[in-house]
This record gives sequence, C-alpha cells and structure tokens, in this order.
Amino acid sequence: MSQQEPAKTYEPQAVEPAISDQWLASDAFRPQHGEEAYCIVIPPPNVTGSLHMGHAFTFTLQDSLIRWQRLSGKETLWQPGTDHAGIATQMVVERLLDKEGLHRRDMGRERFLDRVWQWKEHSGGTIVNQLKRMGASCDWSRERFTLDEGLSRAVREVFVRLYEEGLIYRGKRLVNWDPVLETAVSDLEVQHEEEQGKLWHMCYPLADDPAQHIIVATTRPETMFGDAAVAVHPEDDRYKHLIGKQVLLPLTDRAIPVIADEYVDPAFGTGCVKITPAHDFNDYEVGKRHDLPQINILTPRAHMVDEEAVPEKYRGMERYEAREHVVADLDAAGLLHKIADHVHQVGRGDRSHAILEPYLTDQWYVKIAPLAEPAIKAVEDGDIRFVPDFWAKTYFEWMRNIQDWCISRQLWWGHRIPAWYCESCDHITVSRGTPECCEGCGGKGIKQDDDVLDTWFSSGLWPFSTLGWPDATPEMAKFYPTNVLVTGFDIIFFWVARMIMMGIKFTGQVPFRDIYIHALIRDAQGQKMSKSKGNVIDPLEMIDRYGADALRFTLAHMATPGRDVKLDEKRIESNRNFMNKIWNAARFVFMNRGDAKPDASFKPASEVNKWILAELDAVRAEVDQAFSEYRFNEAAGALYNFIWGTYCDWYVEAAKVALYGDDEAAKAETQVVMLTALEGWLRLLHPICPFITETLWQTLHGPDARLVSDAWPQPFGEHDDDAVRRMRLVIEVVSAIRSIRGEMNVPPGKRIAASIACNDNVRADLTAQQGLLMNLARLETLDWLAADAELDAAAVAPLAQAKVFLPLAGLVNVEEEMKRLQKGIQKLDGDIAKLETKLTNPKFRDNAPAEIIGKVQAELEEAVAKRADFMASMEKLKKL
RNA sequence: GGGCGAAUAGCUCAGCUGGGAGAGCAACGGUCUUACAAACCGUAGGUCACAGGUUCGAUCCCUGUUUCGCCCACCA
Repeated sequence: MSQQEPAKTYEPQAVEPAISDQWLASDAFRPQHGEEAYCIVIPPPNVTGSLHMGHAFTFTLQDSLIRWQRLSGKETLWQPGTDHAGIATQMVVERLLDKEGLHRRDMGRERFLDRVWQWKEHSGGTIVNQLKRMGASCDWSRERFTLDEGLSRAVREVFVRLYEEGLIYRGKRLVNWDPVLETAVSDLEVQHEEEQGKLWHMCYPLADDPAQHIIVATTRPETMFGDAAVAVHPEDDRYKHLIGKQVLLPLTDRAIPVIADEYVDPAFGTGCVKITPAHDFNDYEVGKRHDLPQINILTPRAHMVDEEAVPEKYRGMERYEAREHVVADLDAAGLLHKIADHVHQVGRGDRSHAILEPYLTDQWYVKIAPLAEPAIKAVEDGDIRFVPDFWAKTYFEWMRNIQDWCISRQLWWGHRIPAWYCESCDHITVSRGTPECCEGCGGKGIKQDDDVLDTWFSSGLWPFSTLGWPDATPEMAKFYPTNVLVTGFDIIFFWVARMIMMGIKFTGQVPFRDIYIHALIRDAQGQKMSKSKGNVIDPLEMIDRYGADALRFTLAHMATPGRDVKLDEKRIESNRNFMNKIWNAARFVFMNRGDAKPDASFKPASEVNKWILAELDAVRAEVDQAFSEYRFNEAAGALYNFIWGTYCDWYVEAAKVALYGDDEAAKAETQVVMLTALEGWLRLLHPICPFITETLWQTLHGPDARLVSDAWPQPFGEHDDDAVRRMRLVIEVVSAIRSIRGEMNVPPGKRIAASIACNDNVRADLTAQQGLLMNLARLETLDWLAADAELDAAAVAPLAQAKVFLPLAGLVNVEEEMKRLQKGIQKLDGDIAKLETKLTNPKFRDNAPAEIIGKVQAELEEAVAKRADFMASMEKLKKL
C-alpha cells in the first residue's frame, strides 16, 4: 500500500491524541541522563479543578521551558501533582451530599471523609487528564497529592518541629470567621469590598443623668450588646467632661464606661465610638489597652447567643434580623438619632462569599516573623530573583508587615492537626505519629484536635515534599533547589512567600532561583473571565476547535512580561492558520525531497542555501536568548517571523528555482538543505508547539523517531556573509518590483520587463542570482544599465545600491506613475528636511558619536539620491 | 490613605542598552502563480495620553497631571 498523502489542511484532532499516547507510553517525560539538572514543580491545581485559561497559560509556559531544557540536554523534571484544596473540595462534596439529603454532621467525620476520598478517586483526575491533552510533559509517574502519605509525613514533621521551636502556638484571639463555612480563615482569604451601608447614630443615656445622652455612630448596631465602653478622643473638648462617667446601654440594664483613646477620630461620625472588643478588630485592641471585658454575643453561625449578654427578645436571631429589631426598638424608644448613608469596606470570605465576622476563638498560629526574616534576605541578596523584578517590591511590602498566620481550619478535609489534648491535665501532646498517651501526665485519655490545617500549609512545602523530604532522596539532591517557579501574582502571598519561608527553614536552601510571575488572562474586552459573566473561553473548546498547538502558541506569543493578556479567539484562529502554514510548508518539502535526508553538517554551495542556514542560526540564538530571559512572546515572535516570513515566503519560493530546474546537483543540494532547515526549526518550535512538530518529525524521520527526546539544534558554523548580503539584496529588489506591480495593478501572473542600473559590484551580486530574481519578480527580461543611466518611460524604484526600472509600455498609464512619483517625492522631502536640520545642528555634530553621524549622513544621501531619481523620472514622463 | 502597573495605527499589542515607529487582525486594491484562499502580492493608516525637564537627540530617562486596571490598609 502506498503511504497516505498528508491532508491539504492540518487537522490537529487527527494527530494530537496519537502523539500524546506515544509520549505517555514512552519514558519521554521522565528525567533522562544529562549533565545538568533542571526542575520545575508545578503549581498544583486544585483537585476539584478543571482546566481554565489561566491553567492553560501557566502550563504552556512551564512546558515550553521544560521541553526547551530537555532538548538542550538537561536532565529535566517537571514535577506534577494536585492540591487537596481543603475548603473548595469539602464544599464540592457537601453540595453533592446535599442532593442526596445528607449533611456531613449527620454522617460523622469518618464517613464523610470516605465520601470525599471516593469523590477524589473518581473525579480528581479530571484536570490531570486535561493537562495531558495540552501536551504537558510532566513526569506523570511522580504525580503527588498534598494529602498522600509522603506529603502528610512532611506536614507533620514541619508542624512538630515548628511547635517544638515555639514557632507554632495556640491562642484565643479575634479571627476572621466565616459563619457559613463555620471556620476561621486567614487574613489573606478576606476580600474587602466596598459596599453601600448605613451609619446609625444611636443615643446612649448618661447613667447619672438619663435625660442627657451621647450619640455613637456605628455600622453594626446589633453588636451593641457586646459593647464594653464608649470611647472618645482624649483631647475632644465636646466630651472631655464625660470621660470616666458611665452610660446606659440601651435595651439592656448594663452601664458601660466612657473611655479616652486616641484611636478615635473626632472628625468622623459623632466622635464617639462604641467599643465592642469581641466583634471588631480595632475595638479588640482598644479593649486590651483599657482592660475591657470581651463579650461574645454571636454563635458560630452568626446568630445571637442564648446568653445573658443578649436580651431575651433577640436571642437566636440571625445577625441582620437582630439588627432590624435593634434599630426599630431604639427608634421606638426615641434613641435613634439618625441614619446616614455610608460607603464602607466589608470583608467577605473568598470561598463562601459570606460576610465575615471578627470572632473570638482558639486557633493555631505560626509565629511568622522569624521565618520571614531570612526569606526577605534571600530576595534582597538575589538568591531568589523575581521576573519581572517589580514584583519583589510587592513581596517585600507584605513580608515586612507580615502578621502571624492562622493555620487551623474548622473543616474535616485536610491534614488533621497533630495535637492531642489530655482529659486529666492541661498538657498538649504534639507528635509525628499517633501518641498512646499524654506526654505530660501519661494519661491514656487523650483526644486529637478536631481541626485541620490551612491548605496552604501543605502547599508551602510542595517544592521539597514532592521530592521526598524529609528523607534525603536522590531527587532532593539532584533537583533541589528547583530552577524556576512559574505562577501568577495572585498567589505571591498565599503560596510563593510561604514556600520561600518554609523552604529556607527546613532545607536551608531557597526552593527556587527564579520566580517568573505572569499576568492574568482576561477576555477580549479586558474583563476578568468568570462563569457568572459568561465570558469564559474554555481552553478545551479551543483545543477541540483549533488544536493544542494553536492555543499554546497564542498564549506564549501573548506572554509579555508584566502585562495582562487580553485573549481574543481570533488570535487563536490566526495561529491555527500558522499551524496550517507550517503543515503545508512541510508538505511541500516532503513532496519535493526526493531521496534526500537532513544533514546538519552539510555545507551547501549555493547562496540561497547558505543564507537560510545562517538565518536559522540567527533565529536559534534569538529563541535561546528569549527563553533564558522568560521572554516567551519574543521566542514565539521570532519563530513566527522566521518560519512564515523567511522560510515560507522567501526560502521555499527561492528553492523552487533549483527544485524545478535542470541542474541536478543544485536540486540535490537544495533538497538536503530545505530538509535540514525544516528539521532545525521543527526542533526550535517544539517547546511551544509540541504536537505538530512531533508529527512532522516522524514524517521526516520515520515512525520510530521522537522529537520530544531529540536535541536542540547546533550552530551550523561559519556563515558566508556574502551569501546573506546578496540574498537580502535580491529580496530588496524583488520587493521593490512587486511594490510597483502592485500599485500599478499588474496581474501577478504577467511577466514583464525590467532594467536595473547599478555599479559593477552590485551587478555581480545580482547576476549571481539572476534566475532567482527574475523568477520571484516574474520578469520576462532583465537588462543591465550603467549606474548613472536613466530609462525613459519607465516606473522607477530607487534603492540604496541600485535603480530598478519597469518600462511602462503596455503596463500602465503615465498618470498613475506620476502620482506614485509625486507621493514618493513628498515623503522624501519631509525626511530630507528632518535629516538636514539634524546634521546642520552644530551641537549634534559636536556631541553625537561618529557612528550615528555617519549613519544620518548616509540616510540623507540616500534620500537625496532617491529624490533625484524620482525627479528625473518625472521629467521624462512629462515629455511623453 | 499607601503602593504597583498601563496609556503607541480602527482593534489587540511588540518595541529588551536613548538615534529606523513596528506586527497581527480589521480595511482597501489585485490574484485560484503546480505547499497552503486558513493562502499569495501590494496599499493606506500613528502629535507614541498631556505638560514640563535632562540630552546634540526622548515612545524610551526624570518630575508633574489626567484616565484606566490591580494590590495592600482598622476610620467606627
């Protein structure tokens, strides 16, 4: 059977799955021998996740780096895995249970966790499979999960060691409490949103003269039952006389003191603030300064407590229901002075979106300052480098003002805190394993803490826990510190900072050398993509429609450092066209290859062939440079320009002259070089577009060949500068002729006559390529003229080294050409004026480097000459 | 309130060390030229946000202004 002819149009759907299977079936993604190691740990996607454009973006960049380094001969590891994502996952499973009419509290912890694990086994692989579709070359045999055995051991090790050093402690403090999820969250998980609220002005009567009152302004009237004082500014003359007196808390029978504290801003509201230490962060601090009682009035679900502090009427009410009643009752009692509109910040939970409560609870904290200090220094000293570097500023800003980290969560899905409480004494046993008894008194009655750790606690260990820490594994020795972390700026605090702190603390080394921070993917209008807005572009849909390579190329091409990516489907479409262009260029090469094979050591004789190899070398250097600086857009751009603009537009067209000609030697040489160049740029493009390049590679080298495990191109050695110069000259002349043809509307197929006036050297350069020139410019005849010759009745294109004439006879009318010349002259006049001003400026002549002056001088001379040519041509036309 | 980023062609954006203003898409004109019409050839289009400053020279460096975006922050 004859081999099937490749389709005229590239169909990624037809080739990608098979290529993907080949890679996965082989060991291509496992670290292979190499002198140097190169490692990236994947930012573990949530196990609940499915691939969105942000993932597609970050993983494209990471895969490009890994494939580039792998081809370059490094021993590469891209360490994959997923994150258990405590709250997110628990919410997903709870929602599923809800449909079955089940609630986790009814099921109990064990049964609930069984269900979550079941869910994880069943659905947790989604994103990993999607990653594989993108072509991500992770070593899948090393896939990790933050809750698996090894990583859990690392978590316990870290917890115990920090506890033993006094860097983890338990304390009762005000935390951000999510009343829907009923758990504490960290400061970072609070989203501050500006909302339209009200400022209620409430009257608190004086105890010794109830006819008088002071007015407090508050955004939270329902918390008044937790009030412990009213505060005024010590220098506020309006209230100075009241300091130390008591006021009556309305709707209750309590009296509270008026205190003085500089926290109060006399200019805001009434200048009197109710102090509610158990329900407001500022008031908590004020309360501590004045030794005020902390009166809790809310349940974990933010209902009013059934306790003495709250009058019976309000007990059990939800917080906002209570608010309405309190306000109404105050109004009825004549104690509501006024209600003003007020815009203020409200803290919401980033998962539940519930309004958070400052809430007094026992939680575990990491004392962070001692960990932060060396982590700051590592970036200051350049042991870790942010790219772009301005992110370091953001990092420093946060790290230098860092607060202790609340790490306990009142959830079930996660690493359970390895602390046990004793029934008979106060001792807390913190242990790597499961203790038999209390370390303090030896009592057998111990019970483990119910809470789990913040998900980011385990993520913070990811770069070393995945490599086998706390054991001294070969992978730790070889791949740690890892080379680069690629991630978005949204998790610099959540994740990046914590990995740096934990990494330095527990391995004594930074976890990665470079941090490449990429931007966010937005929609074509610059809006953040979100399901609710309905503007989400689904990467899998894009892969279905245009292929993974088109998507990857688009993302890489748009990855300009530090700038958000506005993604328009049209861009993906046009890069799909690029893939199609590549497909067809390769198809042409295969159709015309004869028996030739690529040969990187081959030394061609023809200038066209020398030239393309030189250009290929140049683009290889460009791509290397771009990747090494994380300038993905430049790597992609250089490849696009070379493959389409140089190889396809010029080289393939030029090669046809030899391929279709009679000179067998020239033909054979061209076959080798066009294959060699194709082979070269397939390698260069592979990191960004692995599928199409692998497919074509196997067409080139046979079904057993694998580009994924092959090598980066080597330089071709010495270049023939003359060949490059001559080819560029040919391109310039051909372009000039095409330009006139286009403007004169000469049909592309029509062969015309041309004359070129130039000196002997240029003529020698051009005659060396005369056949090529005539072919590309579609010339019938080509005549040579003396350098200063003029041709009557011809359109002229003055170039730096030559004048090209196209006789008008039978081509165009004179008026068209006159117009064209006029336009050219006008433009040159402007250029000449500017250049002359510059050159006649003595300051410029005195100060500018000779090189620049020479350049400007040359530009001026060229412009003047061109103008003269145009003028001369015009004069002649006028005579006709 | 503090900080960061951005402003370049109709649209989306490159422009890395100060000396040429560029690409893709869209538009317009011409082409089925034996790899590709998802293509080819060509044309047009910009006061580089504004105002100053430094410099022989500024899209680029500095200062200020305006607009947009983001992050951080306890004004009840």
